[in-house]
Amino acid sequence: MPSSATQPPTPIGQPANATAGTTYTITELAREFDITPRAIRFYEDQGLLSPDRVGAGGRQRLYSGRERTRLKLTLRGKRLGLTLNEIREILDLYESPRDTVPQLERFLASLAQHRQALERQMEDLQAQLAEIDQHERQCRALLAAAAPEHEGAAGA
Amino acid sequence: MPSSATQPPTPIGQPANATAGTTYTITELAREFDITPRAIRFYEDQGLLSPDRVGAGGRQRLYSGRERTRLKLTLRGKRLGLTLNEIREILDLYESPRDTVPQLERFLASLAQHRQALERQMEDLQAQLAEIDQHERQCRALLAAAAPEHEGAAGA
DNA sequence: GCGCTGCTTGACGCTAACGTAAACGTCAAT
DNA sequence: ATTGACGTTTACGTTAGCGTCAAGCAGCGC
Repeated sequence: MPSSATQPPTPIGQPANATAGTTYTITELAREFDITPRAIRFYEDQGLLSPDRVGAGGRQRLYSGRERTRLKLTLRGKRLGLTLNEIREILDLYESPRDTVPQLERFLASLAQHRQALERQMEDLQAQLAEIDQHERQCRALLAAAAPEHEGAAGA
Repeated sequence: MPSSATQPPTPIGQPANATAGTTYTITELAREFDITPRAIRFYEDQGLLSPDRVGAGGRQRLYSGRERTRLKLTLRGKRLGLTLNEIREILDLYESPRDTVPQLERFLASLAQHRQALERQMEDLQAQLAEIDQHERQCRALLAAAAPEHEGAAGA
């Protein structure tokens, strides 16, 4: 039975039933996202994940689709240069109670904060990309000027 | 004498002459970019900066406009989540010899590498921004539904 | 029962990126 | 000459984010 690399479906020992959606072991998630189980447990220590426990004495971790999503968001945050603390704040924010009006307003304020940070990063990104474009164009021009003898058209 | 916060012009002890362009002391740069002198010296240790030395025994650092630019690029790289090593590689790359054709080609290859990394980051950024938009819209909808009694129009 | 594999919890180690403190030089003003 | 303000080196301390053992439990096939 070939296991799908991107969507491991088998819960753990059961064939394909269970009550809820798909679940994952720690090594499955580790393989899927190309990180170590150690890293995943560390994220749990930092409050980024809270998997269910299963087996004798509830030793073994079992991750739901929701936990998988949190991990995915965590890794995306890391790629954006956020610290684990910042990521935890964002994750907590997204799951904070939003029942009352003041809660909603604070939520909006936090969202605006994050948006601002992201937009600043966007500017940095675009600036960096612009510089690369700049260098690349200049470089191609140099190449074209250095070796035009190989082509069949264009000259001095 | 009010010193300009964004463009400190006075070299150090001279009024406004010197042979080259504007120069900066370490504390001037530190204030301008809101970092500590310690950080700037650390970047130098890591090979990101190489300021001129001036004064008795050449003890004191003096930064040219070019060094200031390198520092600026360094900080931008940091905001993008790059390590100092990665930043140094990029800076070195931008000042590497590009005389021969193979050099130019390797340069182009490196540029393509960096561009790819940046474009991936761009995707992450846009995804994150999209999620914020999503949450914000939903949040505003909730607010509108929770307190329509304050408005003068619209109702069930 | 026995070893294999996979998962678990410590606990210590390690790199990156500075912070912080000590101890000294120096230039200008007093 | 002394006092600051600023700058310097050296060195140890700190935080984040895991890596790397070490030692043990739990099913599973034989």
